[in-house]
Amino acid sequence: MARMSGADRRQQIVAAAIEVILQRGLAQAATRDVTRAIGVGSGLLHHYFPSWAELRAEAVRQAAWQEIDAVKAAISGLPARAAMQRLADWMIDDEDMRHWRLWLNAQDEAHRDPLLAEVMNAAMLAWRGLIAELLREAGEETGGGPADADAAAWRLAALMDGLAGAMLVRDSVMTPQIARNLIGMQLRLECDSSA
Amino acid sequence: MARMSGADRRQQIVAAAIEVILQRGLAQAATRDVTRAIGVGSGLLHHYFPSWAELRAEAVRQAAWQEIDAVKAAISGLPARAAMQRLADWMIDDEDMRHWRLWLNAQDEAHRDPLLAEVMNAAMLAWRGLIAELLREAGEETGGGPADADAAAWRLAALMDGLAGAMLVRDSVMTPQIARNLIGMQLRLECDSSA
DNA sequence: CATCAAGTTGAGCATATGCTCAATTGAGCG
DNA sequence: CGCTCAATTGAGCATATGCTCAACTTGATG
Repeated sequence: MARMSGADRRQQIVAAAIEVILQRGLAQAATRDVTRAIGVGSGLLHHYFPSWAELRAEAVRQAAWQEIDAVKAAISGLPARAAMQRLADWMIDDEDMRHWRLWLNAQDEAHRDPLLAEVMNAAMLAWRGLIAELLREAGEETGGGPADADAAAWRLAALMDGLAGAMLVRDSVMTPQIARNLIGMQLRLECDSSA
Repeated sequence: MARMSGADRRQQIVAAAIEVILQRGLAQAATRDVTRAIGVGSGLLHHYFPSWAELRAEAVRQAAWQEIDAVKAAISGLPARAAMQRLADWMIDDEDMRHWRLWLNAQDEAHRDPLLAEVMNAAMLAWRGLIAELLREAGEETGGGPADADAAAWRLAALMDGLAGAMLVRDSVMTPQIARNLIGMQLRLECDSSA
């Protein structure tokens, strides 16, 4: 393979690892899949990442934060209530459930891999923080809003995780449309609840 | 190893497989772990189960239905509202999150393994059915109750899955106590919502 | 051009996995 | 006692995995 600067190569490896992990799952993805995908020798991968566990954690970290940043960009400027609906729609627009597959796979694996746990705890915190902030803003806009925005954010985040998990099972009866409706109803339940 | 009747041996293998899967995860558990655990030759396992995929699916099936049956037994006789709270408490009483670990691991793996998908779709259907039935009964008791019991059951089941997933991540800030409170609040949201 | 450090290679080791198959064991039965 | 057949064995094959290491290539630098 052509020569590259260290930083570029490193980034290319991470990007390839994300694709491989999406296709084979965290537990089955292998270093050879990554090196074959970009046509480099096996030694090169270990030159940039001392172990597969570290590359894997870095891949999940980048994928998770890319998604969080993308959602932030998508809702930027919108009024809070509309932003919240847009955020909820994100999981439906996601082609082939790419992001959710990686997210839930990593969450599951994070109880066997300390590196992944660190990554996921940070990402989950940011994700819930984003939701909680939107709920608070929505409350100020309309006067109402959930009594406890943090608790509501926990419920909404967990609900989305759970629905996405159900959607990912092969031949599941859960569809994006149903999930969308269920989340919308949850939003109404949370926001119309009396303090 | 001592001789056994076919049925007993088969059951012993499944039970051992469940333990192995709990310890290593579905993706990492291996036939050798099972045969070593009960001290038999590798050929014996394949005498009862043509492939690891089938043993694995059978193990998950038994574990899932054992849990559903156990919950049913635990809430049997209770008034619906109390039964619902008892069901929600189940996830906290579960030592070391044994059941949730297997449940979520299987759900995650079920999008790569058709056999597991079949098993999980059936188990998830029964689980939601149980919750929906309780919600309907609770509605009749108190007069109120959720407008759409099936939708409420979906939300409660997904919420519990999501919270359990968060709880399973190492060093997670989600604790059984918090989860218990969040589910309790969700129950109130669902049941006090005006039709 | 020569030098040198960074990028890159890939055969190879140790280990692990699902599964096969010919052979062995043993309980029940006439 | 011998016979039969289900239960059981375990060495072994083909394949896969993370990682090492000595050697090689190449671009920049003086």
